Amino acid sequence: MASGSNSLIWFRKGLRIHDNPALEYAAKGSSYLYPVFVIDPHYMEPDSTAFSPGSARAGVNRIRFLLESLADLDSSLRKLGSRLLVLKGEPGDVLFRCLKEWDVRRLCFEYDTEPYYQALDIKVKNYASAAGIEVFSPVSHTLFNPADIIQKNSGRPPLSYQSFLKIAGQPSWASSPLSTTISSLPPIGNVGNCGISNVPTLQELGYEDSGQDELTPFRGGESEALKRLRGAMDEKEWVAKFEKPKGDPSAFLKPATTVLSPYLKFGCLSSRYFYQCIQDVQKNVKTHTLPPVSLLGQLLWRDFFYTVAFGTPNFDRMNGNRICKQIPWNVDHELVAAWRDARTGFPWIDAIMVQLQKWGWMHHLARHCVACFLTRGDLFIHWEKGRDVFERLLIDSDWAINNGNWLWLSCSSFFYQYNRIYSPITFGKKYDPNGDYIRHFLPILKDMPKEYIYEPWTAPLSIQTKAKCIIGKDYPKPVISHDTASKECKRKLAEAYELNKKLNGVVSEEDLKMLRRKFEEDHQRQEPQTKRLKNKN
DNA sequence: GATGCGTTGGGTCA
DNA sequence: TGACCCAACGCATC
Repeated sequence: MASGSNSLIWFRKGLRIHDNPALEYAAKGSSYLYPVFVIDPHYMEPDSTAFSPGSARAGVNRIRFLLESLADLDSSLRKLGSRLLVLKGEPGDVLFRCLKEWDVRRLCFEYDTEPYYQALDIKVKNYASAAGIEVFSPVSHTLFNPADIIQKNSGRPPLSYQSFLKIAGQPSWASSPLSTTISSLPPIGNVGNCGISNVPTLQELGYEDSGQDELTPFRGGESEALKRLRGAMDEKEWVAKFEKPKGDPSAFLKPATTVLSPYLKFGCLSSRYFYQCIQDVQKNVKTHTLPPVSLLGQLLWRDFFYTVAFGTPNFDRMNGNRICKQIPWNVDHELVAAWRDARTGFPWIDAIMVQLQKWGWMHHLARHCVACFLTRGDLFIHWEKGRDVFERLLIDSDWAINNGNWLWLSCSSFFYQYNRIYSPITFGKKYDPNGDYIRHFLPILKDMPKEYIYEPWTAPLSIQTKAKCIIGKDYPKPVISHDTASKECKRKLAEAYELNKKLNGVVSEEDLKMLRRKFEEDHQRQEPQTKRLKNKN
């Protein structure tokens, strides 16, 4: 490209100045640089028909987090002599109009492996190629290029963490020097009539002021990400000794993890920079934990899921997904709604779901508990239903990681030990015997004695009255009995696995229907027995 | 076919 | 808190 022409940096993820290869390249030798973010109304504008405040696709917490990230990016760009140009509309159409109007000769954007961007980016690249526009689209969201790893493994993504590590080898890109620190940016040219606006506020997008009584405590943006990162890295012992499974899911005043996931999701934090910071800490301590449980191991998990997701057609579905066990999950909208709206009657489960709604974030093990409960542990509901709720409400919801974890927790892929079920009663109790977490997120139970707080339906009526919480009136009775439901789930999964084995994974809709019918008949037979037991109690 | 392994279960016992 | 058993899966490797 001739020096002195116009460049456009298209921000999607990668909402940062530091270690941003696309931005660095876009700035190099350009007379004018147009930093663009396109607001897709479908993603950002209020939808009153959704089950929670937010747009059709995202809860209000994540929309706010994104707006804060954009405002921070805009402020950083301004310090470098530029600004963020915000446009509205279908991203492809908006971009084509800008490229033409501004006579852009160089288009830069971070490579994205999600199906949505894969489809969009093909259109964009075709347009650019026809118009003679140079495109630079580096892989900088992850430590590895998923395509490289899949190629190294003869075209198929590795399906276990250990095999992923073996194939991936040393992350050479992640260890390479960061992008040059940018001290100034080329000016913005004449923007003409492209409908540029500032970063909108939530109110400007049409959201009510008092949509929720408690919004997420996590602020979006690169500045906040770097502050959080520094805070975490200052605690060298903590970083070195980090062991994911040992974290306390009930810790909410000071979460047991870094809470950097939402910043990685939007690219407010460079995964390469994070990786190098952890390595620096590890170099300077005597001993440290190792993947998969170490902090570095968590970043590699992220790459693992990105790689499998990229290399697996229909990764976000059961049907047509070759790595997903075909299971005849229950269809029960009432139960899904009870789970989603924190009305299962299990305080540990409901408190986690309230934290999800209010904060858009909860500890990894807490996510495990509610996902296991919804799917293979108790309710036997389709993992896609839970995935949808997480995808909407989490501020860190990430297509590859969210779907990967739901596949994992539902024993549909990666992990198959379906007899290992998280107890909705005893698991949380181990960490928080007093039930402070429950008391915080479910204040209706705040006066329930700790002996009953994980199973309030067992409290004598006198205790319930004293605690001002009558079970069945002020707080729901449990939707199922964990003992019987979890046993039934195990039986069902054993049968579903057998069917998958017998048919070599090629299970038709009809096969699933038949098995589902059998499950219903089995359940009918069990029911009278269960009722008798209940009457006895 | 046997064997070993897999990020993080529950329960009991010392 | 850790060691051990329970019950037991799929998958990779040999």
